[in-house]
Amino acid sequence: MSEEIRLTFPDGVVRALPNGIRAGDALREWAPRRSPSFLAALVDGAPVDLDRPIVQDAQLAPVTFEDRVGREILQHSSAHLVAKALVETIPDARPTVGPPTDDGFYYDFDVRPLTPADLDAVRAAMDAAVRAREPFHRRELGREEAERLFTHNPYKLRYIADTPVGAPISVYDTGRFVDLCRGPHVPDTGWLQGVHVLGFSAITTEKAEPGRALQRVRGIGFPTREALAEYLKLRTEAEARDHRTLGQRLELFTFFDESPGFPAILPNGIVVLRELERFVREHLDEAGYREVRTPLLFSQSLYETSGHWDHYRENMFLTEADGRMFGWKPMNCPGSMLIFRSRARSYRELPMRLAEFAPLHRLEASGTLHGLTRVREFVQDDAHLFVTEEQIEPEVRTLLDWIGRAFSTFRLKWTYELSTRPAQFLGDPAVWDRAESVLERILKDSGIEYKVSPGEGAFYGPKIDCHLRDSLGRPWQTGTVQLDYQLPLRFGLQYQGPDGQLHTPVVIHRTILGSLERFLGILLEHTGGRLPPWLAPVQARVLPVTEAQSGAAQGLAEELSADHLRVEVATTEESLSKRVRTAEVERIPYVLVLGEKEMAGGSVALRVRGSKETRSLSRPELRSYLGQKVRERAFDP
RNA sequence: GCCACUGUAGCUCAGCGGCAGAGCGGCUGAUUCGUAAUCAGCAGGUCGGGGGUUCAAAUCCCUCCAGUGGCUCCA
Repeated sequence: MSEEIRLTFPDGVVRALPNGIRAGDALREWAPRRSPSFLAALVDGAPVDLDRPIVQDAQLAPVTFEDRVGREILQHSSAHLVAKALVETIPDARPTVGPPTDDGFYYDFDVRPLTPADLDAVRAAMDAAVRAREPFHRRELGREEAERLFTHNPYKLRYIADTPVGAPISVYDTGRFVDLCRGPHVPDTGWLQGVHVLGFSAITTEKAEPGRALQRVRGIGFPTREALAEYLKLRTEAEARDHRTLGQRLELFTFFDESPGFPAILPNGIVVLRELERFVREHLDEAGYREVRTPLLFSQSLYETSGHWDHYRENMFLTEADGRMFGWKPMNCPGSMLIFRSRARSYRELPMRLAEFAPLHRLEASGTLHGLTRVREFVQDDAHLFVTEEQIEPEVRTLLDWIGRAFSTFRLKWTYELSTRPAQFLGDPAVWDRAESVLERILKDSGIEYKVSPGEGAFYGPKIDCHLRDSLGRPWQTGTVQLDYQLPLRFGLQYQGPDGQLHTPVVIHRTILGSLERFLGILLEHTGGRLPPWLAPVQARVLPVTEAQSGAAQGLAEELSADHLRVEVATTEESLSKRVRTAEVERIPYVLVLGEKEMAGGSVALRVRGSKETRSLSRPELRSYLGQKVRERAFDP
């Protein structure tokens, strides 16, 4: 064994350093100033602890919180800290796993149900450990020794049993807490000042012993206390944008105890939904769609044909009548299939694009309901495109293009997901493979970035989904394009081709905004209730300064109403400031003030939402300004 | 559906075994006001529903309903 090893650093520098030098020491030699931010190291690309000795020539690189690996190490170390604190609080708790996630970490325990008091105790124990700066110390054990150490923890024993023979079995000591873990970790708990426990909940998992739920503690770690404070501030702000609060305050929608999961849309909310529908319908008219309306209830036999009876029944509202079972439609597709089949079809009719805005009913599990984003009754801007094989590609491209343009109108950021064949599916796997590859090729050709979600497809076909995030970063599916070779077969759909033969069409299921209710919820959180002027329930409010201008105010309101603007007058019982404030609180895009000055000059003082400034405009200028903003569907007022 | 928590006036919340409260909103009156809250008065509650414990329950217990955060599931 040689005395020195050659280490190559990311900038290409090669150094000869003592054999057995710790990774952290070597990195400090290389970059003394930056080294305090290094929380782990990469040796030949593999993450290791900073105190790991290096015993051969290697590529050595630092890991900081800026790196994905670094963030994961910090989250995972934070999970260890939670486990240590929880075991100190409840000694018979059995830790299972504590991985990093996309936005933080969790640790699952086999333990009695937790209480908020437990969480306080855990937080206190975590603080104490952070102050004590306890090192994370790695040990590698033999299999038997490891099994002895975790005799009382069947979960850890299972992980040990699952470790391949020959692979190292490592544990980490943090103070007196020992956890089975591959590592690596931050050097000590002093790095974990920015850890925050978010909450706990029971989870159902096959990992738990039968009939037993695990308790999951969730949290998030930041490199510093300041970064955590910043996150908590953003979170508080996000909570203020919660669409459920805004919906109530702006009188858009409400819920009744007597109908959980069924939104009641108030007059203001109807205005917004109608504008959204109009937005979509304009596209339908331009793009050659025909709108239809199919029944809300269908008999069991229809759902047997469509496959819903076998694959979706537990999510359906059922109703018995005339001694037959009927189901409230959870999707529009079966009705569209029946329309296509209702007479002989020619290839000349394809692509046949049928749109439908019908209320859909899905018996979602009670615990999953959430404001407007997860409901039991909703309307989609739905459509079914009956196409030939050759028409798939141009139609899907057009759809992706239009989804992008629609979301851009709202300045939303979205991601695409390709969802493939689920465990329960209809039809021939080979046909599925073909459909999946068609969608994938279109995504690739368009240069669209996307994620693959294996097994997340609909039971009748693969799909491309668009996901929007709410103010707390939770993703929600909205627009979707689904390729379906199954339902046309099951319904026996046929058209006569130019060759005189009968052919089976392919169906594309698609939505743009998805559920209009869900879309409204996300849009409210995205805008903080400051809807674009074209969507605002009240677009402008006219404020006469004194009684003397109330006639003129009425006149202005009428003039603007004639331009199809939604205008109100706020009478002078309240002070001007109060009325301005109220308009701002109600998120009204335009406030128009008429006082003596304006009367003398024939002008209007325009105050735009969110701005302290006012502008003096002539009436024609005002009308053209407001008209343009609304007509062009401008995002900002 | 599962686990935990929460439910008091239209809204936000205080009260947590001994007389049901505040602010905002609403109504009435006064004020006619120049860009984010004028002043005063009044009304408004089976303390989510039902059951129990207690001399006494908004308060403690049970149960049902609804909501919140996760889990599972999903547009």
